[in-house]
Amino acid sequence: MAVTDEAIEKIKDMIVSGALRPGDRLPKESELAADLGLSRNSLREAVRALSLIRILDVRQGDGTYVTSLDPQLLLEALSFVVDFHRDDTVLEFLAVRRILEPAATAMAALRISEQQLDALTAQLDKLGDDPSVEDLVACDLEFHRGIVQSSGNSVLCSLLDGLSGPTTRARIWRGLTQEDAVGRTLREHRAILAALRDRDAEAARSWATVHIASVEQWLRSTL
Amino acid sequence: MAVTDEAIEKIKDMIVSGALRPGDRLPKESELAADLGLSRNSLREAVRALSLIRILDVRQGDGTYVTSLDPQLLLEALSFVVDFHRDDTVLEFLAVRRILEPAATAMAALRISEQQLDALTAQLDKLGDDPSVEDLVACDLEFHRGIVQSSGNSVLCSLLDGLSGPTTRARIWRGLTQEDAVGRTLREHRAILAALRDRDAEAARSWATVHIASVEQWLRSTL
DNA sequence: ATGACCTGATACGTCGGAGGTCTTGAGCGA
DNA sequence: TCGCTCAAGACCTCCGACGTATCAGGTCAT
Repeated sequence: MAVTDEAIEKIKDMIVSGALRPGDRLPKESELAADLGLSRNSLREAVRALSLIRILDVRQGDGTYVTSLDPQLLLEALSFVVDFHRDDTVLEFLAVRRILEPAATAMAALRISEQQLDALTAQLDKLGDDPSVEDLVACDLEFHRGIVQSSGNSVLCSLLDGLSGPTTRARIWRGLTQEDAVGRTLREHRAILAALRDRDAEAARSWATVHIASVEQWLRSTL
Repeated sequence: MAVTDEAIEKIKDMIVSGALRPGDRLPKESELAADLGLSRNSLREAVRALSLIRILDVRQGDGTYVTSLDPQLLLEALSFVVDFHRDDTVLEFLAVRRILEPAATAMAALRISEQQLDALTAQLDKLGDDPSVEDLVACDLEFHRGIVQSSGNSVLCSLLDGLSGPTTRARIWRGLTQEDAVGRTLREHRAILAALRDRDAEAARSWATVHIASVEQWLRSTL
């Protein structure tokens, strides 16, 4: 195994074992390199790799720190990975979302706050009659994220965020706007919201399922 | 933005845009560094980072290649990330698994092959009366993976694989063996298998839910 | 006394070059 | 034809130097 890979493992072990805790500062590059028995260059490769997936936070002129290691932060790297997938696997991602999102929406029905409901309503109202693709993507993202956040499970939230991140959604919406599906999709958003307001978990789950299934169906017919 | 980060973005763009396809070979380090306008050292940091998350495959003496970009491969990096999470977030991961796994098991009920069923049965039979923790973990992993693979969705499979990877499972089993939960858990495995053999998707879903809920319940009581 | 500003120490960022090691494939001999 | 040798090519590791950003402490004007 290459020295850099060893370094990655050792740093990982230091964190997993608790020797390094979230927020802790690592020894400076030259010292850490000496401790781990490799050159500064090779160590930097290890640090850079861990920083890409948000394990470490490198601040020039200051030092290198362990991040908070929050699920939200770490799963952020997921969207980076998802961006690499080609269209032919979008359906598989959507199928997973179809499993997770209804469950999350049902959970949210029991926990979502009144003010969050009002915020979602206001957000839907804000969208004009002829919104741009960018607006639709942003609105869609915000809407679902707002609901999933109210599920109370940050792992679930981050996962859904990563699975159907901006890129994937943009691809889908770009196609949707070419059809007449925009209106229906927005109406489904309102139906989900109404179910949440009624605290009707099963209705919320079903609407969420319908919502994603309709996108899935459309997508399947065009690929 | 640092030159290394720029390089990461540029390489990512080359792949996403299709200029580099899965399996393609990158220009050699010195050339690519010259093309992107940075030093070889800095480029290596970018390549190393992308190789940690399985976007690139670096082979010493040969060259650097774009991986297959299979969901399975890319989501493998997920387990690396999950390893960093502390015990207090295990419950959230388990909650997500509780959503995904029953759905996957239900899907598998409709698609799993006879020989796969036989293989799972044989595997359960192989486990003796007093298995070690390592055997239990390996068996548990194999059992659930075998089922989820039969769901036919590789993203779902990889995701579950990553979410409840070896580390998480080991932590749980190490605790479980201290109680009398081993026998019950193995019986639940057999019940899931029986439902699959009956092609009874709903029964399979329910048994899977019960199975994970019982682990969840136990875990909640001990944390 | 308080605030802004300057400055030195510190730590990460980038670079170029020098050897080392591994893989591959062409070339050679049995 | 098969197996071996070996040289070219590509990645691996390291070193030393310099650039750049941050922070802490001191200085000076208010």
